[in-house]
Amino acid sequence: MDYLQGLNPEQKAAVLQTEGPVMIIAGAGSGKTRVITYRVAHLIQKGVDSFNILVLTFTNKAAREMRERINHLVGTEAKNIWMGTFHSVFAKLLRVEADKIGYPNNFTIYDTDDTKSVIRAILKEMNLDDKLYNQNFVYNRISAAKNNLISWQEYQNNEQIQADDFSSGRGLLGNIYENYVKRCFRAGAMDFDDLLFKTNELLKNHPEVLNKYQHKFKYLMVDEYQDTNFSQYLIVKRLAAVNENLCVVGDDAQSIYAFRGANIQNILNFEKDYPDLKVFKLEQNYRSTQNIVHVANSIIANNKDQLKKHVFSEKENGDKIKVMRAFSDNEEGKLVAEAIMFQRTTNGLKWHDFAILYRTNAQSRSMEEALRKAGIPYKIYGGLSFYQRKEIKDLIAYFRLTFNPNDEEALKRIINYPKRGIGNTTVDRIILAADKHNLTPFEIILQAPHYIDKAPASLSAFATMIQSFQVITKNQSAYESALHIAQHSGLLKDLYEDKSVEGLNRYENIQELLNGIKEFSEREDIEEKGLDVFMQDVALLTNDDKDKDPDADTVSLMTIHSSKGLEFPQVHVVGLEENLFPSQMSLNSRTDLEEERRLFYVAVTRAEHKLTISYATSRFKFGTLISCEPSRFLDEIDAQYLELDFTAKPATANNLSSFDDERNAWTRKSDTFSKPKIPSAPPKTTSILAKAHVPSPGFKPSDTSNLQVGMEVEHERFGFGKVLNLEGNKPDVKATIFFKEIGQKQLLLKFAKLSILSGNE
DNA sequence: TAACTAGCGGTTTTT
DNA sequence: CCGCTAGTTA
Repeated sequence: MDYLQGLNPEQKAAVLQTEGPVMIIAGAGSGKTRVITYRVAHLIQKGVDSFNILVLTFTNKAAREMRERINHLVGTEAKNIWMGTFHSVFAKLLRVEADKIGYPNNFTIYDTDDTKSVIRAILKEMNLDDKLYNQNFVYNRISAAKNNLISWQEYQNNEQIQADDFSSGRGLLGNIYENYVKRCFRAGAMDFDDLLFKTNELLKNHPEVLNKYQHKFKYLMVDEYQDTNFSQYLIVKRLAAVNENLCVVGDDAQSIYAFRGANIQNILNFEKDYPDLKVFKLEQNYRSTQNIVHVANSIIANNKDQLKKHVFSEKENGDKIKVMRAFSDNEEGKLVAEAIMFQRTTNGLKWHDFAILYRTNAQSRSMEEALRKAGIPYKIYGGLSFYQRKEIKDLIAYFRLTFNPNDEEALKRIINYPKRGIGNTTVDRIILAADKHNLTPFEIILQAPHYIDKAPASLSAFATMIQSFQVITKNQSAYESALHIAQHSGLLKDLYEDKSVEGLNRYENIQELLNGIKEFSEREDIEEKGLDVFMQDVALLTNDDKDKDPDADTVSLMTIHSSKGLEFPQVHVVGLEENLFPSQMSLNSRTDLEEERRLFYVAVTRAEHKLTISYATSRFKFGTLISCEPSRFLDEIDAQYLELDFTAKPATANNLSSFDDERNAWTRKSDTFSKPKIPSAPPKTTSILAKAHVPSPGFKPSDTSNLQVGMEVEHERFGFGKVLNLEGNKPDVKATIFFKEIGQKQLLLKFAKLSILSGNE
């Protein structure tokens, strides 16, 4: 029982209360993960079979980390725990039970792109105005319906919903919903929301299945309960109904996913569902300095909807929270980069002690640029994940189609990639015939000459190819199958022939995917290692599941949403401006605004020792400069904890980085501040000038194998420049070089003729 | 059918 | 500003 030693009394009580309904309200930095992992360890220690434990998390990363920590505590005892995201756990369950709800066990999981593509196709077929029936609007509407467990039939029969839709001129939404559901069903596909919706359907309509899992999952724990939606809530409630050994953990102050259907009421009303529950409040923050906690508290105090709690810290007061003002987004980046440089050298920190958090992904650009110019290594989290890259999705679409030929989105994606002479008209005819004969598109293709006029011969060749893949995957390992498909589909060749930097990158990404599959083939801890097994979870994998080098010493850049659960010694929260943070979309309702405020709370509470907040008074948006007001959130912070730093000077002419923006700023929007005098800009040099560069006498390309960031180089055409960044492996190292005459360029070292002029200082 | 271009809309967050 | 789509042309 020595593992209980390190817990405070409240944490310990929460760990020991293993029976009955339990709610743990865990303030930011209060050791929540610790309590969950110890609680699971404690259950196992008490003799509970890990086979009977279910732990639901919100991200794959959280699940993985938790599993590691539990393994650390109790070793292999924990191996049978079902632990993962709602989506992955119930996808796994549905794979077993799918036939009961009429789905094939090898159903495809449609990601958001697939989903939207289906919607686009339906809108087009129904000939609807795509302004009125905006793709995203329709998607959100359907998603919201599913998350509230409203089927398309109920949607169409609900008077309130119908009245709403009609009054907004969108009376056909119910029909779109119906078509969408039927189309997915025909394709043997479920979208993200279906994984939960269908689980509910299964548990509701099949008592024997419900009973089976109720008795399997004797102990349930749900992390980040404040972020669950109605659909998730009901699954948990159903599963826990027999034993009621349900422990939910969360923090209402950190609920930031209402926009995708999360219902904060689930945690606020938990008491009503389980009147005899035990509540534990973890209020001591072990992460942050007192100043940071004070600031966080003063922010959240502005919200009306919240559970009462008093988060406090017993650490040192720490620095006040610095607020920096910049004149443009680019300058904000520069200030942040300088601050990081300064802090690192002054306090002997590592790059990975710093994080830059922003509201929207678009803000990363100005930060990146500034860091690159300053020579600061960084890593962006989120954004496009590995599995969302075009080339990866292309290859995976081949896999998908192989295992589920009815997968229409996969089919459409690759039927003419690489080019094989099956154009859009042919595809449209196939879909039309499929609708008409009530068959799947692939079934039409198999009998193409029978169903459509002028069916190109390439159609049957395509079908034969997919069928040959089906044979291969039955008999060969995941890796051999994947390689075979990559080669024989022509995809590998197509990418190989593209010699551009991007093309090379794509080729490498495919190699990387194949390597990943190879590793999977060679794993010893699982029995089923076919490509089909590998494929099952791919749609659910995201960004952080493919982190190549998690230990690299780099500054972290990410959205505030993806920073949840993380902590850093020093944190910069940037872009504190009206219409950006809080987002413009949130200004219409109190609840939306409160969610933004909770988001700010999350951002602030990521910091351990030092927190810096910044805003810009002008910023680029869609290519044009707009002026910005400081965020209302800044006014809400108790000023005694703040230290204002408005020393930043507008950029001057010799500061190339923000020069152009500043110039535009003064000519377009001139009222906001006193204008500094800026000499007129020199004409911007272009690549035409670059060709005019005459190499120095005796110019000779150097061996670049030891090229380092920071070195000065000469290129025979681009002139003199400085190396800003190096990425990629051995023969394909890509260098980012800032050339004095033409600006930044990316070059492949094995092709570029560079002469090294100076080393690193 | 493929390749090119003009024009448009998007930036809130993720499983 | 960028990337995507639809529409045009070869």
